[in-house]
Amino acid sequence: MPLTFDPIAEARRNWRRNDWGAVEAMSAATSITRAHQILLRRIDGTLEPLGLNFSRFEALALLHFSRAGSLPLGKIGDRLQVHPTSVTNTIDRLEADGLVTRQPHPNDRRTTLAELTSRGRRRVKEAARALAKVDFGLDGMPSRDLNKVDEALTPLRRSAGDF
Amino acid sequence: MPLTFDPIAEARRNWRRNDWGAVEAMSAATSITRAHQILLRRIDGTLEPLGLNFSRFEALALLHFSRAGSLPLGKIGDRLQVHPTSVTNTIDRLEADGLVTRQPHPNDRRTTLAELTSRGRRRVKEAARALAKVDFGLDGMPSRDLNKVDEALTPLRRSAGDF
DNA sequence: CCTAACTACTTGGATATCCAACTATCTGTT
DNA sequence: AACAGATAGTTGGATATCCAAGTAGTTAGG
Repeated sequence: MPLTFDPIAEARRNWRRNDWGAVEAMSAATSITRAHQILLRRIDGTLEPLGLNFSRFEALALLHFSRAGSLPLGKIGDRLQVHPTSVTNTIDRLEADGLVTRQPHPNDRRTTLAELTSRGRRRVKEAARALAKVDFGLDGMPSRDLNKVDEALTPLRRSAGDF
Repeated sequence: MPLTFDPIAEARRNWRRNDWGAVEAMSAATSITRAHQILLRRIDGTLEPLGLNFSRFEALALLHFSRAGSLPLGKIGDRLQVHPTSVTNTIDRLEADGLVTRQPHPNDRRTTLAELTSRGRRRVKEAARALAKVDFGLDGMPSRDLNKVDEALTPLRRSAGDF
């Protein structure tokens, strides 16, 4: 049931009235949270017929872009900024679906490589096409706004030590 | 291990090189995803000493702002845009901690009200203070950028039927 | 009125994430 | 050479979310 008012504008009023402070930050954080929720739902919905979700797609894309078509699991975690256990889980699932295989690292026996299969390579291209088709759930947003979001969020990512 | 390059800028280059299209949208969607991840981690970290997470805090704040200090569970779900089962879970947890109680609705016996306890009311104020103190994980971001994010994301929320 | 359709919430099952702890392996210092 | 400490990945346990299905209660059409 759609609301008849903007819930974030309403929250802003409430925070102001109660003198809870940091109204702008509250508002921005809530917007980002909600935007993420919307996007993830749309993106996962788009990928679902392909047996993927956003995490698995990101991992496949990373492998596709890598020179050898394979990467150590740890490197994947670093790039996607997720916990090692999440990488294990993601790769487990991709491997079960025959989209990647686990391979031993030639020099370091601690390390496991995830390697794209040809099936995985085909799948990731299909998925990218599907996502581009729906503009990553952002269809309808003018590209000027897209750039605004990007620019505004870059300092946040930098402050989190992303790069 | 922090990266020595901006992973999103890198992704943009890769998408362009592979002609995967929708580069701006991919970039914005990835930025939002990553920003959400950073914020949620900071916010939950801030709330953790108070026995809360962001979802539970949002529910408490909603109750605090309501006239009667109580709301039907369904209404909470509508406002926070989460599945009914998530509301059940959230309220279960808040109730176990003595911050809300479940009350029967006076007119409709299907409906359950979540009602803030005095303990809950104290707790939500502490939590709001703690979050304001760290600027909702956005400290360091100029308020001009905060507003840019807000503005740019409003059309997305509207397109999702939020209001 | 009575029944079919709808609404509110909960339960059980699946998935994704994180943390703590563990195994195996490697590296650097002495 | 040996050992302490770091690193790579996995397992088990906790939590949060969603979906499908179930129960209880309400509403509207015939």
